[in-house]
Formats: sequence, C-alpha cells, structure tokens
Amino acid sequence: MKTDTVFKKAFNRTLDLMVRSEMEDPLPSENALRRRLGVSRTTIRKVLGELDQRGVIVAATRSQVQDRQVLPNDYFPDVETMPRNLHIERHFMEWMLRGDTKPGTSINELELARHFGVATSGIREFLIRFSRFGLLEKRPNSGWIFEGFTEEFALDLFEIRVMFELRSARLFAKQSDHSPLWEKLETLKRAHLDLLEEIDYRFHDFSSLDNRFHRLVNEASPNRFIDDFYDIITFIFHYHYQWNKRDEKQRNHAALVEHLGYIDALLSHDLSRVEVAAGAHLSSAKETLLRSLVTIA
Amino acid sequence: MKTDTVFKKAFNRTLDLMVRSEMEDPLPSENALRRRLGVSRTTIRKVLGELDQRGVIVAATRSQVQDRQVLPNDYFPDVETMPRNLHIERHFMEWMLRGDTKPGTSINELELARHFGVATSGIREFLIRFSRFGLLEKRPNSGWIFEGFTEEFALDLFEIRVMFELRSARLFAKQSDHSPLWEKLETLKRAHLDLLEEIDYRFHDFSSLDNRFHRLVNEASPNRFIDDFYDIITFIFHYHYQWNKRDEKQRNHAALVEHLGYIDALLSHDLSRVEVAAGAHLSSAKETLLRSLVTIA
DNA sequence: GCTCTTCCTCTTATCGATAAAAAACAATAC
DNA sequence: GTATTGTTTTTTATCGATAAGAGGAAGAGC
Repeated sequence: MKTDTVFKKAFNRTLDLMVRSEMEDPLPSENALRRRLGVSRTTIRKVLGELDQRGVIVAATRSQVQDRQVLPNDYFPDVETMPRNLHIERHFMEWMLRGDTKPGTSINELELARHFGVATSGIREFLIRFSRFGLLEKRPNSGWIFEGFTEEFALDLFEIRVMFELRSARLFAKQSDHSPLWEKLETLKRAHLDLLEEIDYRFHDFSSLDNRFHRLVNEASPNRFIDDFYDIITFIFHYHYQWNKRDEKQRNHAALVEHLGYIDALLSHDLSRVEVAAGAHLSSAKETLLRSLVTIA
Repeated sequence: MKTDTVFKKAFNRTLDLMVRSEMEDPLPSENALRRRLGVSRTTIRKVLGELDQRGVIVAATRSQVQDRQVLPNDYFPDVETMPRNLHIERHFMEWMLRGDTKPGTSINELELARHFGVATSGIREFLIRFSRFGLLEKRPNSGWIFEGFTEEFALDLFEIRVMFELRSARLFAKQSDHSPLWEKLETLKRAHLDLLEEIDYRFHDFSSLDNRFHRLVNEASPNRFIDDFYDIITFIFHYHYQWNKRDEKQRNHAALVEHLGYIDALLSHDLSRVEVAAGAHLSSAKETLLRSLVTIA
C-alpha cells in the first residue's frame, strides 16, 4: 500500500534525461543509474522493465529502440509522482493559510483525512512533524488546536531569527581570510547583481537566492538548532508568500538591495557595519510579514 | 485497541483520594469528578461502574460501602497505567543512553517495535516527535540515523541555551517593580534556601527546582520557540541524569549555590551582575554535562 | 429552571496487514 | 577478482479496522 511515486518519478526523470540526450545510449549500468537517480537498484530495475515493456528500450542490452520517440504521454502525470506526505503538507498548508482557519480552531484528524483522501495515520504524522513550527498544540486523547498564524507568532519568530542571524553574521565576519566561504559569498554577490539587472521578469528567483544567502551565513559556524530553526523559517515563508503575492516584485527588489548592503558589510569584516546591515534587513523583512498579516485579516 | 490506561489511572487516583479521605462520601457528581480528575465523563462512569462492581461503592448513591476497605490489590499495577507513548519513550531513551548505541547507528523501526512490544506506528510517531531534539536524522524510504549524544551535540545545545537564558534573564531583570514574578522569585529563593539546609538527604529534589527556576526566568517575556527549546533541555537532562548519577549530590549542591547567586543578581536589577551570574551558572552546567559525556565514553 | 445522568455519536490511539522500496545475498560475466 | 545482473529478504509507507475515550443531546430528578 505504499505509493509508487518513487518509481514513477524515477521513470519520468529517466525519460527526461533520454530526451535531453543527457543519457548515453545504451543506458549505463544499473548501479550507475542508481547513483545518478538516487534510488535503489530495485527501483531502477522496475524503470528499465517498464521502458522495455513500452518498447522504449530493449532491456537486455539497455539500448534505445530506433524510431521509438519518447512521447509526452509516456510520462506519468505529476500528481502520481508526489509522495503522500508532500501531498498532505500541501493540502494542509492550503487549508490553513487559505481557508478561514481562525486561531483556536480545533483540528479533526478524521475529517482532514477524509477531506484529503488519505488515512488518518498520514495526517497524524504530518501534524506531529508540523507541531514543531509552533502553530499547533496537542491535547492528549483529544484533538489538536490551531494557534493561528498571528502577529504574535510572527513576533516570536523574528525575535529568535534576529538573535540567530546576528550571531551567525558576526561569526561569519570574524572568519579567517582564507575560509572558502568568502569565495562563495562573492559568487552569491554576483548572483544578486545579476538578478538585480533582470529583476523585472526574474523576481521570482529571489526566494531561492534568499535561502542560499542565509544558509551560507550559518555555514561559517554550524549549529544544528539554528539550522532547524531556519527550516521553520523557510517552510513558513515558502507557503505564506506562495499564497500572498501582493507587491512581490517590489518586496523582492527591496530585499535584494538590502542583501547587497549586508553582503558588503560582511566582506568589510567590520562587525558594527554587519550588525547594522543585518538588523536593517531583518527588520524590514519583519515589517513586510507583519503588513501582509494585517491585510489577510 | 486503544489502551485503557486513562481509565486505570483515573481509577487508581480515585481509590487514592478515598483512602486519604480527600474525597467526600458519597462521592461528588460525575461532572465534579470529571473536573477533579481531568478526564471525560465517559471515563468517570467507567470508574464508578468498576467501583460498584467491586463493591467499594454503591453506584446508585455513590456512597461508600461500609466495612469495604480499599485494599492494596484493588489498585491496577503501575505498568497498566502507563500510556503507550510514554512506554515507548522510556524504552527508547534507555536503549539510546544505556545501550552501546554509537553515533551513526541506524534505527530499525520494525526491530524496535518487536523489541518494545508495540506496533510500528507507535515507534514512527515517537521518532518523528523525538527528531526535533536534534539527535536523529531521517532518510526517506529508508531508516533513521542516530547521530549520537556527543560532545558536539552538547556544545550546540549550550550555545543556544546561553543565548536564550541571557536574553530572558535580562528581560526579567528589567521588569517593572510590581510584576508578580518578583514575588514568585522570592518564593523560589526561599525554596532554594530550604533545600540547601537539607541537601544531604533531599538532593534529588533539585531538578524540579531547577526546572521551576529556569521556566520562571522565561516567563517574564514568553516566546514559544524559547519554551520549546527549554522542553528539549528538560527532556534531555531528565533522561541523561537519570542514568548518570555520578556525583549527583555535589553537582546539585554546587548548582543550588549558583542559583542563589543568580537569583540575587536578578533581584538586584543590575544587568551586568545578572549576566555574570547567569553565565557562570550555565558554564558550570555545561562543564558538568561535558564531563559526564567523557566518562560515559 | 438547573443539575445530573443516560444514551449515543464522533474522534483518537493502536494494531496488524500489505504493496513498494531498499538492502543483502547469490550467481554470472568479463 | 571486480563489476554487473538476478533473486530473496528486510524494511518502510500506507491503509483500514476497532476499542477506548471525549463530548453532545435530551430525558430524569429535584
């Protein structure tokens, strides 16, 4: 009763590589494929079997069949490649951020399970995982209470974020001059400048850049709890702004400029400049979030 | 297939209250009992039914039967009152901290389930919940990796703990003079002094005092993420020192004295004194933990 | 008219079963 | 022998079923 999303995704990915001629013909060995796709050999064999079945390749030699083009409908549809837990996550976040889910609402596992078309155990596991985000509370032998994506939540979140970010930024700036991270920071700076040039039509790309930047700052002196906390931030922001596109371009433009100031401050090794730049960036991120919360409510 | 631990615990508790004459005769109404025991009326009725069945009370009038003493073996044994998740937690922590569980060990859900005598879903849920403690990592479609209760872990933990504690202590000291928390702090100070007098035989009581104190410090300016983090600390320390009693009395005595210094610093409202006292206490707690890790390995 | 209880429904905790995927093992080829 | 493929075993993901527990509606008692 496990889903076969792993297989289907691997299958699609293989077709893709063939189409884009990034895959030799005949195909590499099972072990090589396994490493390339990051799945077990069991799955690779299933993929090869299916490709053979459909006449795309001859399994025995793993060579592509002439005149058998890969067609668009050879691919499995995207829904079928999405693992259950991701499916639940999406549904839940939509339910939470979109619906009229007020703080204090109680969450009914059974109802969600029916609603999302999955077994209750999937919902439970998701809720347990999600509870670390500070938005849910469990009453034993009874349900979960949704505490609301409120201003208070945002303030708690940002208080910690500022503490962690300042700490990491300081440690980053104090690194030895031959740390490889300086190099990485320069690369990231260039990526920022590139994006800034094309901000008009590439503004969506900012969020991945944002992520890379903040993770890089943490890399100088890793702490698992800080990393975990950054996972929360990433997750929350990802979904929140996915359903909240207001002013996205301006927001991202402003943040990009702030990042550049922050990056230059880091490059300068000047601690007080770093603190000012990081502080400024975070407080504007905070204002943005708070503003968007008000407009939702 | 749910366990009936809720019922059994409520039953034992009721007997207890009766024995200690803390329960009127006849017993209060179902609703009153429900509030007192913190369970649903359904459970109360089951308890009353059982008491009647066994001839301890007459259900109809809820009055105790004369000459029917409550006997020791009227109680359900303790094992049967422990909910499954707690049972799993205990077993797991023992397995982890006692056994020769080296960093990098992979965790097999099925094996643990058989070992602990529970279904795999219980184990999964526990592992998911536990993973927030930063000691496990999940490989999708494969198992969990135990990352080890190592020195590195302890250092990560304490770095965050120091940040949070200093922040909370500063905010505590800055509170207005008529905050009710000052009163609470005074009470706690007295409890510390009392314990200090009797440290020779009551040294076990320190850990609950420790908890109360640090939670109180956080109370001045609550932040859900800090609270959550303190849950981690509590949990880890609880189990770690449960299986590591070396020098317990001295350790607790020293910590008690440090607490008193810390408390006085708070009472003085002097920020720099607070920082020094809090820092001193935390660094000695850290040294203690690190030392105990070395002696284990 | 309120509280208490009886009866009933809905939800959670927990189990066991099973398909998919991983991993270990065995056989073969080069 | 080393890499590759074929086969078998083990483990995870996921479902559905069910007893325990929570909680609501409505009658019964004062």
